[in-house]
Amino acid sequence: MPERALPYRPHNHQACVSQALADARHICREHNARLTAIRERVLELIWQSHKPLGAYDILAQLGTEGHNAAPPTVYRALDFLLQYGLVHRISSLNAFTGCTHAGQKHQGVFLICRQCGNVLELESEPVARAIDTAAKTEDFRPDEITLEITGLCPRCRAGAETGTD
Amino acid sequence: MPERALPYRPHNHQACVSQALADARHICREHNARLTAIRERVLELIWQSHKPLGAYDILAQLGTEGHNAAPPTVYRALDFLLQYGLVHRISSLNAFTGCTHAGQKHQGVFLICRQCGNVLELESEPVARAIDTAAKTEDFRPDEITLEITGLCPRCRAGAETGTD
DNA sequence: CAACGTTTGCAACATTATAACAATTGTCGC
DNA sequence: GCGACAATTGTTATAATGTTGCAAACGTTG
Repeated sequence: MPERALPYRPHNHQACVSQALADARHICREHNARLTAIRERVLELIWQSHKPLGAYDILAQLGTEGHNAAPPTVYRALDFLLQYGLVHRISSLNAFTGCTHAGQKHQGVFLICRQCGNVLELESEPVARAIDTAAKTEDFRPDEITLEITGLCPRCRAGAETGTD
Repeated sequence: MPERALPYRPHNHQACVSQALADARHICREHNARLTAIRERVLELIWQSHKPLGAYDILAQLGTEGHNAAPPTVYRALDFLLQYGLVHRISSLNAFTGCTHAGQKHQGVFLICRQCGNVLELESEPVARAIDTAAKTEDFRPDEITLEITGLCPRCRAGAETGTD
């Protein structure tokens, strides 16, 4: 049985969230950035969800908590979180997900399950190197890399194969 | 001096477009798919532009030609073209660009210049392999891969360095 | 506390994409 | 050609996502 990275299931997720928030507070303190209440709450909501969250999902969630925010509030919080590498934007989903390597210089690869919607962020030196080489070949200087892989995660694949989804 | 792939500049672009259209007609015939007037025109517009074109850009263009189309018309044409691999969608730009490897099985890597907006599509076996390996490590079965690299193209970099944009 | 920069609230708007249904067009057998 | 059927396009409305601009609140600093 795999000792592989499996955010795919049973763990004390609240602990993950707490850790992420603690890390975020630390990172912000280091940068003299203010992790205000809204910003922290948005980050928490994103982390609590196992799937990437759309800006309007976040908005709705805040709504149910009595905080009647408007779109710019959420987008601004997201911009802030993106800026400090605390969340990632998944272009192909127009959604946001917690960064599992906050603070570390890294180039994320996202495995997005089209069935369960879960996203696994991983780091891959070989992929990063291959991309870098390819870009160099064209004398192109990379800035931001979006690498999103849609497919079936192990769990869903197992379900699909046996037909017992 | 580079014999590198340089759609970056001076070539008879109309010839590219014609070739792309001819290829498209061929591919559609092979698949018994109808490359109707609108579909062909949309494809042509996309190819004529050196930069990825948004759906509403296309719409506007059609408008100036007297063809007063509504969004669904364009989106449907785009869906068709995507389906047969004649165009690509660039998620990070919400825009579409002609596929330079139509008909060939390939996994595109897009180099997007943030200055001039040009996009170069390239194929890279090493990158494809590295991604495949990374996915396998997580027992993930890839389906669709989005790899978009934003940065500075050689020409713009040269301009930026000398300040003579 | 006054002055300043940052953050948030708020209203309007812009952009991108889809749904639902009617009208038209193309194809195929007759 | 004609009727029937499928595929395509037209049309209207609406959904989903993201931004602008300005005013109010907050926080810090002298």
